[in-house]
Order: sequence, then C-alpha cells, then structure tokens
Amino acid sequence: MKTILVIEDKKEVRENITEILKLAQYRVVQASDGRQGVALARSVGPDLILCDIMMPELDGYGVLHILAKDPNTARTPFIFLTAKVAPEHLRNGMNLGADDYLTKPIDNIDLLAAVELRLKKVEQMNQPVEQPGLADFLNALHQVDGCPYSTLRYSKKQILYAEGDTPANLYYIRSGQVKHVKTDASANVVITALSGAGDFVGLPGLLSDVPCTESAEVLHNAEICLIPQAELLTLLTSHADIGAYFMRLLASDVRQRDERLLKLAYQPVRKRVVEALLLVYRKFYSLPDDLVITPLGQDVRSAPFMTLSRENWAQLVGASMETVIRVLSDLRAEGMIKLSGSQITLLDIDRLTRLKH
Amino acid sequence: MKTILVIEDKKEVRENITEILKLAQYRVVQASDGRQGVALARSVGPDLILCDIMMPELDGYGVLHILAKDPNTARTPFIFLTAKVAPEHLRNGMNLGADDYLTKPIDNIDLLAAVELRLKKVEQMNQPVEQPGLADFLNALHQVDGCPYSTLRYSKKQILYAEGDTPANLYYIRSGQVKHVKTDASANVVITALSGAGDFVGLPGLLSDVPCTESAEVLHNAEICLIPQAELLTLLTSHADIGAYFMRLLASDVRQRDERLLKLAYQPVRKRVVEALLLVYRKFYSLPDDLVITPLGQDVRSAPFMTLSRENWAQLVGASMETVIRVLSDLRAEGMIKLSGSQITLLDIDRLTRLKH
DNA sequence: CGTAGCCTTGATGAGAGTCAATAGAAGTGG
DNA sequence: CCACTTCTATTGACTCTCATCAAGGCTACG
Repeated sequence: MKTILVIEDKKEVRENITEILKLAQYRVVQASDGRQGVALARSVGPDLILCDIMMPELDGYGVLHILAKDPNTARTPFIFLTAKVAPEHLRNGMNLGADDYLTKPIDNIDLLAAVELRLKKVEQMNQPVEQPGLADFLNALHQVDGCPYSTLRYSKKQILYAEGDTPANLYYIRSGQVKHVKTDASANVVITALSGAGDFVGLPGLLSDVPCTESAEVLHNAEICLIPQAELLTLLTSHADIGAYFMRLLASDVRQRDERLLKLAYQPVRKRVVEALLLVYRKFYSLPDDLVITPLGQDVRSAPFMTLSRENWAQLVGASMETVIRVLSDLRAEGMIKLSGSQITLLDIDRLTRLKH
Repeated sequence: MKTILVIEDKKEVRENITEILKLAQYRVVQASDGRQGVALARSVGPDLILCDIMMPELDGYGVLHILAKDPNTARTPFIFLTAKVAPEHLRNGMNLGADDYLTKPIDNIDLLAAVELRLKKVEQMNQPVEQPGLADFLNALHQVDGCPYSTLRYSKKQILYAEGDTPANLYYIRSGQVKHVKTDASANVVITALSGAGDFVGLPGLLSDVPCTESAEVLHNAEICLIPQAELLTLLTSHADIGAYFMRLLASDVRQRDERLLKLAYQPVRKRVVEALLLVYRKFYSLPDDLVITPLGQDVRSAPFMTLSRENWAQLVGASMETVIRVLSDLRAEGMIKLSGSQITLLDIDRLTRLKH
C-alpha cells in the first residue's frame, strides 16, 4: 500500500483530501504545517507528497525546497495544492521541481488521477532501463564485422599475458585454444585451465589489482577479442546480468579447480591421464550439439584427433612427461587410444570413461 | 551535450525556441508536426521533448500518449507548450503524464528554467539510489545486535552444508573457523579452503544452480550470519560495489587454488606440510595488526598454538596422515615446531619460511 | 641430408602410501 | 575419582608408484 503525505493547514481541506485518498486505498499521513510536513516526510518516507502553498511557519515552496535537497526525499513526487492560479505562481512551483499542480477547489477525479499518475511514473523510472544486456554483449562478441572490440589473430605459442604482467584486457576467444599455466620457482609448470571458443580469459587477473600470477598461451591459432579493462568495469557496474554471468563463470572456475585438486591429491597418474584425455576431448572435440559454437563456420568436432604436445599433457596431468608417455603407451597397448606423433585419437571412449584405475 | 526535440507547427515559434536552446548549448532537433515528432523522438532519442498541443495531423496529447507507451521514450521528460491556459486543459496534459506545461508567449527564462530542471530531475532519478553499499553491508554483519541477518552459533564438527545440498544461504563468519572439504568416490578428502572471521562461505555453491560439490564444516566453535540467497541476489543486482567485492573474492579464490594445484603437483610432502603450517598460522593466528577483526573482543593472535587434528592437516596437505605425522616429527626433531597432542606451536617461523625442501 | 625438437624406452632409487600394532589423550559412566 | 571405552597420534615394516637420468628413435623442416 502506498503512503501519501498531505501537508495542508486548513483542517477541512486536509481531511477532505485524506478521506478521498483513503477510499482509494492509500495510507495517508497528515501534517498541518510546513515544518511538521518536512519532519513527517523524513520520518515516514512517503511515496508521494501533496502540499499546500500558503501556510504559516513554512510555506509550500519552502517545504519543496528543503525536501528536494534531501537525497531521501528528492525522488518523492511532489504535488502542489493551491488556490493560486496565476501563471507566475504556477511557474514558481514547477521551477522548484514540483511534479504537478492542483488548483482548489480540488476535483476528486483530478486529485486521484494526478496522484495515480505520478506514482506510476516513479515506478516506471525505478524499473531498470532495458539496456542491451548479457545476450547482446555476447552476441556482439561474435559479430564478424562490427564487433565493438578489437579482434586479433594469435598463432601457436603466442602469449596473451605472462606472470607479472598487469593485464589491461579481458580476452574472449572466438576460436582456437588457450592454456593457462602457472610456473613455480623451479620451473615446474601446471596447466590450471584450458579455454576454447566462447570462453573468457584473464578475468581473475583483471579483478585483483596485483599482477598476474599465471600466464595464458595460445595452443592453436586463435581469434581473440580484446575487451579493455575500463570497458569491462563499466559493463559490470551497469549491467547486473553481465556481472552475474561473470560471477557464475568464476564460481565454476573455483569448482573445477577444487575437483582437480582432489584428483591430483589422490588419484594415480594413470587415472589422471585418462581424465585429462577425456577433459580435452569433451572441451575441444566433442561439444554436445546444442552447445556447438561455430562462429567462423568450422565444426570443431570434425577434428579427427587431438593435438597437444606430450609436455602439455604432462603439465595438464601434473606428472612428469616420461610417466605420461608410459601411461599413454599402456593405453595404446590396451587398444583404447591411437598414437601417432603428437596426435592422439580416442578409440574407445566408453572404456576410458569407465576405467577405474 | 543534451539533445532536445522541439515539436511545434508554427515555424516562427519553433525557430525562436530553437535559437534560445542552442544559445544555451543544447542540441536541438525540430519537428513541424506530431507525426514527424514521434518519428524523430524514436530515431533520435532526445533527452527532453518540448511539444505544442494544437497541431495538424497529430496533436500534442496524441504525441505524448504514443511516446509514453514506448519504453524507449517513456522516461524522456515531456513539456507541453501552449496558449491554452484553461485549467482543464492543463489537467488534460498533466494527467497524460506531462512533466511541465509552458504557456505562450513563452518567457525565455521560464523555458530554460523548466528545461534545465527536468533534465536535472531525470539525471537525479537515474543515479542509483544512495542505498547502503558495501561498507554498510559489511558493517551490518558485525552488529552485535540489530544485525539484519540471523546469526547462529555452530559448534565443532557441525556441517554448514554438505555435498549434494542445494544451498539456500550465504554464510558470513563472525568468529570461528570453517573448512571446505571435497570428497571423492573412494572417500578421499581434501580441504580446498579454510575460512575464518570475516570470510564468506558458500558463494560458489550459491551461484551455480547445480547442487554443492563440496561441503563446509565448522572446525572451532563459530558464530555465523546466514544471508538468504534471495537477499544476496538482490544485493548483487542493486549494488554494483557489492557485486564487485564478491567477484574479487572469487577471483582470489581461483588464484589460491591455482597456487595449491601447482604446489600439490610438484612439491614434496615436507614442503607442503610446512606451507600448510604457515598458511594456517597466517590465516588464523597471526593477522597483521590492521586486519585483526575482533568482533567479539577476543584477540585471535593470543592463541598460543594451533589446534587441528592430524587428519585435517593431512587433508590440507593432500597426503596420508602417517606421512604428515612423520614430517611433523622430523620438524620437531629439528627444533622448528613443538608438538603436544593435537597442538602445534611454531617455534622458528623464519626457518620454516626459508625452508627449501 | 643434417639437425633440432619431439617422442619413447630402460634402469634405478627415493618418496610416499598402506597395513598393522602400539601409545596417549579425552571422554563417559558408574 | 577411577576404570573403561573410544578416539587420536605415533612408529615400524613393507611395497609400489613415479620422478630422474640417460640414451636412442622419429619427424619435420630448412
């Protein structure tokens, strides 16, 4: 129920208005002079204010002037009530920021119409503007031409950002594959994540102010959009849905890493290698039909085999390269995969998936 | 620069108004009848519309009626210009939703004042409401009484949420310690994170719609605020700064996990045990002075030793309990720590920090 | 045709997990 | 308050996975 504050010194008029408003299902708060009106406006926080102009103590102009300065009441629609019909008075009130102006004797219909309209207007204003949201943002990234962000082609082994960099962009992968690696003092490397078409890269780095603690390197020739940090921040603050989307992405990143943490801690290398094979396969070579994104027309699934250096596999598994090679040889001997150079083909995905150890 | 659309059929009046507005540094678009006015309003998207009432083709009421229904123009302030001063006409216009009403002959000062005021009003409305933001949100969580969220006391071993749950709350730890664990099919457990006073727990779980893949368990008696999911979502959409804050938290979570992934993959148990000791010490027992949060008056640093079961240490390190115990015995033999039951005291933090293997 | 960069296989040993038995600590109930 | 149970910590013995070092093969490319 909406609350309306009526500020009017003449009791009769005030109660008459109150009665009508109450009949129309509004909650009404009455003030008999300007000073009291301001106090009530502040304490009650009405949804709309009806205010007489000519009053003792503090007149209507004064009330509006005061309330317009208070951020808590500045947005409340304010309607003047008065007998004055001279144009210059009307101007006076409107130029102070009143939203409407009812002249006495007040017609009931006019009163209710004016009140209802102003309440509706406020409601309308408070609804978030229908801005281009998440969907448009994502679509824009796929525009072949007219994409609002600069798009670059990267070739194998190029670095998007390295540890220690202060990143200036968020990267959106239109096509290609990117690995995120983290290196320690003894030059040990793990691949912390893989990104493919449709993924964003570099978000955690952009959000913390400290320099990157990981680097991103292109695995296969890629086409990547750069979204400047400033632009990203604007998007995030102005579009709640885009913020929510990125938050979900981060949340899922956290989960994926937890998963890997658990596996790394307790599963033998053999199992981890198989998981890595399936991970890469699912990520890059076998998207479910409804998720296939082929912005440039190529069907990623058509790739007959996976190509990743043994070193990369090792970094993904978290084991030495020799060990990974041995496991791969075993799997080949068991007829589950085919190896030819750096190309690996999964021959029996079912068996790999069911593999217990 | 603001754009103003002037809809007026009389060329002389229109150009006069245009001239004045241009002098006042507005961009002006002119329409000579209502139909054209509507078209221009839609294509140009002006910041304010001045519109005559009496016009051929489509009169001012009609223009307002149409534009008020179009979500793209409904928010644009609309000012009527007319010679009509009869109150009922004024009502007519205002009840359609006009924001002001200037009577001809138009006084330049009034025109500029009215235009400026309405533009200012829109700007004011578009500014996000000065709601309590991030700082207030965080403060509210620490209110001993009057905390807007229900606060519960949890005792050791209580579960906040378990794997498979669909979480309904975000948890804020006012005091105490919580561990996040992840379990696999063979009942292996890793602690993926530790949370203490001032941390939020359960964010990733709330953001993805799939059930939890980890669980959270209280380590030491804790006092925890529950923030309902719905409330959180409201906060996130309405307060960009709170959203940004949580995003940063998630980003830092991702980084921490990457860090652990690397260490788990390549560092020997001994090193990992030492890291875990220092991690827990830094997290729970030696906050830098400016970060000590003692909402309930207790100084966490005063704890003389760390208490965590050997099993927990093992899960944190990602190694078997026996192995961890052996490493701890070694460290004791080397004089770096003191063991008495489940209590561990760090005797030589410097040496532990510098330890290479 | 040579060379650099991968990939592969072998031998070896240290690190870390498992199982099992014992020693303390911390509750529990009479 | 003490005996009893139950959990938790510790130590030992054994096994096995996996990293390391080393050497040889394969492939691609100039």
